[in-house]
Amino acid sequence: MIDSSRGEISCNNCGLVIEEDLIDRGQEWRAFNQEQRNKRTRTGAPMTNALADKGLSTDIDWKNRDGHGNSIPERNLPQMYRIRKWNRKLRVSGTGERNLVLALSELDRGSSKLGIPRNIREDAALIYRRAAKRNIVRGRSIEAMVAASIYTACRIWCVPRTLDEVSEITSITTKKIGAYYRLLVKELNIKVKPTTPMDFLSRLASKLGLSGEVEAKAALIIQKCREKGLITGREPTGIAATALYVASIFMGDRRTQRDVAEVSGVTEVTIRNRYKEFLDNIDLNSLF
DNA sequence: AAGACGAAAGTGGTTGA
DNA sequence: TCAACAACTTTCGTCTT
Repeated sequence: MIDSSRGEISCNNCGLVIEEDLIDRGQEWRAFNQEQRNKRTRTGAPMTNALADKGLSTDIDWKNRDGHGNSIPERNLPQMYRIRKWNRKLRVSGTGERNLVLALSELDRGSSKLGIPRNIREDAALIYRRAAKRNIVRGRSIEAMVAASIYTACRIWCVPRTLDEVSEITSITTKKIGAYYRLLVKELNIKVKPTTPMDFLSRLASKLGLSGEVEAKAALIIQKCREKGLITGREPTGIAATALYVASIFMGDRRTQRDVAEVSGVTEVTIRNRYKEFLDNIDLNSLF
């Protein structure tokens, strides 16, 4: 049912379903990070690996000898020159490029843990790249900037993760992610719509194992809230959570306040307050 | 025993002078 | 820049199922 963003949301749900798998791969990926990183530099895997194994002297030395110490035939010398040139070039673009690769691997790891679909991941990477190009990253933590990029991309696609969620898997404070997010939006002229309760509904419903019918009823409740002006100033997650809570009761598949609070990242008290407001302003019975 | 309720005090972010 | 303010959280005692 939902709306035009339905495609993304269900995609998002897919992400949740395969999340476990993605997490595992993420970790394994990380374990082989060094190797992966080298492969990613696109210089041809065997060569870079060899260089990395040799340690820090990255230059190919000036003696025209091959790996066995034999001298290299005359006619291959021009080739050697080209190889040296590329090798040097690689080093020059080194730090910046290496940071980027590091950032992108972080981004991949974080996205996996959050179950973020590929298209949004791509966007996050793009945002980070643009930020890097604009010299916004310099002097700030790469990891934090990556976190902010992920958060921003999710916001753009209207499938937001909360600051808390992003913070949890990156161990960057919500404050910092928020600050960098604002910075990104400003510096890169990104336009984001404010989050709505509907943005969170689908994800919360699936986390709670609630049916599509319950979710649909919750959507109705949210709709009523909007009409009555109960949305503004409230935390969107709180509204979505309470709508699901109420719907779950009415549909006979009850969830406790605690459960709902747990997955939505708001407290039971807040859910109670929303609930009370609903009762005061909405004729809930007419919806069921 | 578990869930729901609500009071009271504290926190962080927004707003308006 | 600072104080007031609303929303939200934490904590805790009490009531309900």
